[in-house]
Amino acid sequence: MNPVEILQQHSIKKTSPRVAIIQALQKRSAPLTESEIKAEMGDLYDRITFYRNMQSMADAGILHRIVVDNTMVKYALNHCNKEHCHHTNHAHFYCRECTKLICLDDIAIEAQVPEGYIREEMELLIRGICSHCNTEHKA
Amino acid sequence: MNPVEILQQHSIKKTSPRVAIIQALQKRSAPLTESEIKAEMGDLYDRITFYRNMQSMADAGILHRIVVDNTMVKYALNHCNKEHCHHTNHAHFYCRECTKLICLDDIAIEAQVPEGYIREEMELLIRGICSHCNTEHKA
DNA sequence: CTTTTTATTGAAACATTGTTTCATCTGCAA
DNA sequence: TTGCAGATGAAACAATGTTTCAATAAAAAG
Repeated sequence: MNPVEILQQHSIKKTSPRVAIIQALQKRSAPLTESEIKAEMGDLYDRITFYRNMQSMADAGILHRIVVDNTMVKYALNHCNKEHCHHTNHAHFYCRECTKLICLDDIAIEAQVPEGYIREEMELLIRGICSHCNTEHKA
Repeated sequence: MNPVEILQQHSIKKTSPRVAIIQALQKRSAPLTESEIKAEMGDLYDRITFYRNMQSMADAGILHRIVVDNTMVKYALNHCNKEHCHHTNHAHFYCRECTKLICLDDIAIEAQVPEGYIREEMELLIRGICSHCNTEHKA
């Protein structure tokens, strides 16, 4: 879907910085860090506007933050193709070799919370080596 | 176990900032943020030394970082009572009401990684309302 | 198509978080 | 008690995130 449609569908204003952010994420088709998005955006990047838009677009359900560790945040577009637009259970795989992050959309997370606790959201981060880096090193 | 013993057991030097950090975490018996630890430490707190010690003590397996979101990191002592000293599968519950973080040590995380991927570590963060805040609001 | 409303932008200044270098000091072992 | 590796704390830097505010652009209303 094109960036303008996405913004309209979520009822937030279509502005050039927002369009550029969505385009960057679509172009690379993977979760990106701020500096990677910045590189794609060129002139259209402004730090303050960036932070604000990541907040507002996350609130709107267009994208989500993935906190890899205390020094790395990645941003990923939500897949709103079907009806389950913003699912609150995220699973991600982080490859410590190539530092790529992969969304594991179709994974089932099983976890019981203790008695009396209300579970609202779950985030699972799996670290390791991706299949690409795995076969690379064997060769 | 007392702080000095913990440091010796992990073969890193016993210094006053380290002892104070461990004491703070033991006193409150819950994962704490930097500012909470700072408050407990008083004079013994120095920002640079703090970051370095959190790194070295995490490396040593004494404690671990829990990244709640892109703006909140908590630190928790590892439970080294038994033989499973540093387990690489962590599950935590974050209460958005009281902002307390609870380590769910005895939870089983079920998650399959795709073909060819090597899983090394897993971190599960569950957000919601803890039993305490849940019953509070009912009253 | 113009006006009005409302949200967004980008600048400035600030606050927090994290790292690097380096001289000094302290724990610990020889 | 002496020597050395490792730790400390100061200074300076770098990155990340927030707030205020005037100017501006987008969508809605006339």
